[in-house]
Amino acid sequence: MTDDAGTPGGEGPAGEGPSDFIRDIVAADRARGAWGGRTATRFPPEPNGYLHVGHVKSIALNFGLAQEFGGTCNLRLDDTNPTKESTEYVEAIQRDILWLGFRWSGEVLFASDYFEQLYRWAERLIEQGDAYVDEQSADEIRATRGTLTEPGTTSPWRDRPAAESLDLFRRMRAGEFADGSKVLRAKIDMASPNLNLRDPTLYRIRRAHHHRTGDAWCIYPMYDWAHGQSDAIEGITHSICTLEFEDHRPLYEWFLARLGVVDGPRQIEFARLALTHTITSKRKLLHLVTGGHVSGWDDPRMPTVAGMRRRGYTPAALRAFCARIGVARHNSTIDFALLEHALRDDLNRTATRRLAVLRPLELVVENWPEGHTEAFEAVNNPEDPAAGARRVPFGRRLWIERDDFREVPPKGYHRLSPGKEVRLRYACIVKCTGVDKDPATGEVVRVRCTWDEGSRGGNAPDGRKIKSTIHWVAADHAVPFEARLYDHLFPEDPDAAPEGAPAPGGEGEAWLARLLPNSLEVVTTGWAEPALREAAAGVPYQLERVGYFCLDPDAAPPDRLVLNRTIGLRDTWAKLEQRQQAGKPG
RNA sequence: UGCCGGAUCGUCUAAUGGUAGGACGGCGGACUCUGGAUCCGCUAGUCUAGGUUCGAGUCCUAGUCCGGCAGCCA
Repeated sequence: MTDDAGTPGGEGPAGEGPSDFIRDIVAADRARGAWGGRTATRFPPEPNGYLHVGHVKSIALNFGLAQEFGGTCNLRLDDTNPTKESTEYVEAIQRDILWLGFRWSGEVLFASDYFEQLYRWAERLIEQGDAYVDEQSADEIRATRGTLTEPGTTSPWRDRPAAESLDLFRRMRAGEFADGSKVLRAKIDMASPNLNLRDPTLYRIRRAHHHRTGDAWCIYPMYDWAHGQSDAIEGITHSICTLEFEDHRPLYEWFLARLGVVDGPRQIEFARLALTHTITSKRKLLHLVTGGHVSGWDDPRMPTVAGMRRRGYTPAALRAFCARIGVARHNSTIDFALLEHALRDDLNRTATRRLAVLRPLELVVENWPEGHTEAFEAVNNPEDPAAGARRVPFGRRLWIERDDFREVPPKGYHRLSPGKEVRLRYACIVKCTGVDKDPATGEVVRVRCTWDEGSRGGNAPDGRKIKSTIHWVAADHAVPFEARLYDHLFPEDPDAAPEGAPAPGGEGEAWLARLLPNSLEVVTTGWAEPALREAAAGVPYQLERVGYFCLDPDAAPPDRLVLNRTIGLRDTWAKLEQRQQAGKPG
């Protein structure tokens, strides 16, 4: 199921592939001989949700760097807040990274592995006079932090003797104090223009069961304290994170300096991924899940790795996408079309072709003998001769796509209509001889045609050009299936208030109101060729002229076939027709 | 009125003082047993104003605009 961890998209240091400012930095560091020529990165997710497409960018960067430079990349779960984290997430994260085709160096690591070391270092900070136990409440600490333009004020406990702080800190660990009653703070500068340096909190008391350490601890380190030191413990050279941590870098470096870490890691920030038509906020994604707006973290409409996997996205497409978007230091929003391009590009090369009809219309071949079945050869993938061919049964009664017949064809319509010829893919050329209508509604219920007996296999005996080739399924051999068609969960910019609806004051979860109503359409009328009965999980299919599909886990072959539409084919005609209609006065 | 960071075709991204290039999108065409794929072409950009320089997207100065920061979240 998982494919090779081969080199994704870019070449990096070799030179010919895409590069970016981070690869440049790493290359320069290596050229300088820094860190003894080592390159060590890490991917440090917090296990408080599933990985999404934004993480994929970070994964591709960190693991990619290690691959390209012959370095290492650790997987470290940043599990310092037990109230939000769980083993379910820990496991999902590993599964997703492996599926993407990356392998971490050594064992899976956890920030919680370092709790004891972190604690000892904190005691050292206290002894050095670089940290103190503060007994102010959270509210008081907030109130005395100052504002963006005004300095904060110092805590009354700031200058207590180190021995007293040390004693208190040990008793904090021992569980002598109530949650929230005390914290350990770094003693830096309450007047710093960088708020992160205004005596940041290092430890808080939280009696919460940790998914790994259980009840061993009642104090937990904060991100700033845990992260850099974890990097240092692991010998990370380049600690890559997103732009919002830029202001934390001075703090990151301050801790390292106070602990006397030489040759410590270097923090480098890059712009997180933003995509049109979607959200990449774990908080919001969690809200979609818990609020029942989607079926779960792996809902195929979700931008999560699990969702994309279920939807039929491929690891190769995701990696190619990451190589394409680059890495930079300024915020940007990638057009979703770029992801779709990468997806189609991969799927076109790899997907197994099949014939299936979503919305059937009966087609009767009047000069085909009743009860006679013949099989035509159809190639499995025109992009890949090695994929071979199969035989598809053909009969007098067929299903064709409703869209492929028009009683009154619009301008430029090349498909079937009365008196017109069309090729049935891989089978033969047919000419429409008439239609049967429901006398009550006037609706076309059946299309009649005759086939050109010289066109067996689909080739015109006289070499005449046939404008259109359509797909079909023999009714007597058709396999029913359910198709789930997905569309964007959100409009282009989920955070933009729609025209004429300005958000007054605080708008709470306004983005939720922007959830699109028709992101899921279930079509239960599908008929597929028999070969689809053997559809396998994790294999991409192209239903010719319809789109790319994959088997959904809800399917229970051979009795119940459920196909997810990964993405449609480019549809030039639909675009043309839309434009024609829009152009008409009305 | 604080600090940090950023600004190149519609979007993303190169050009590291020397011809502003690529990708996606859009538009047009060729080809085609998928109106798919493929191929070809077109479209379109250096935030502004000064300065340095033979030469500036790149360096300097001053602006403008955008993003981040006031969790005992990460």
